[in-house]
Amino acid sequence: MPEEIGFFEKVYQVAAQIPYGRVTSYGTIAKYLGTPKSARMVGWAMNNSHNQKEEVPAHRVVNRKGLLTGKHHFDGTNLMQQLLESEGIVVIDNQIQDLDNVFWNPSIEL
DNA sequence: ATTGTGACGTTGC
DNA sequence: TGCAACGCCACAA
Repeated sequence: MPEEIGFFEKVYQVAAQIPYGRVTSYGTIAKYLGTPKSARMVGWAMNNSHNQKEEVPAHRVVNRKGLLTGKHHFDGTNLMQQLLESEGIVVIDNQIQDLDNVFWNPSIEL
């Protein structure tokens, strides 16, 4: 019997494929899944990502502006920023610098 | 079925 | 990418 892959699981699959040192946006993932307007759902999926056994690199997913909007959901306040900086991404004031340089587009690179 | 919601996006100013 | 408002879709109760 085929596993029923829902929207949420699709998000996890894509997020898990984000390369090291790269980031993407919710809307980009949503668009890749075929629902460009359900960007919010992507974020909500991330909220449930902790339900997934496999850890989803949610810290690599940011909003369109490269702002770490979801850092509030992490354990610490600057944990998300630290994780991104650990991957070589420059983050200042919860905002990713050189966003175009580290941005990952699944429609192109995947 | 209806309602609420949300880690967004786009448009307008 | 300053700020305000609307829309939008999928999922949970």
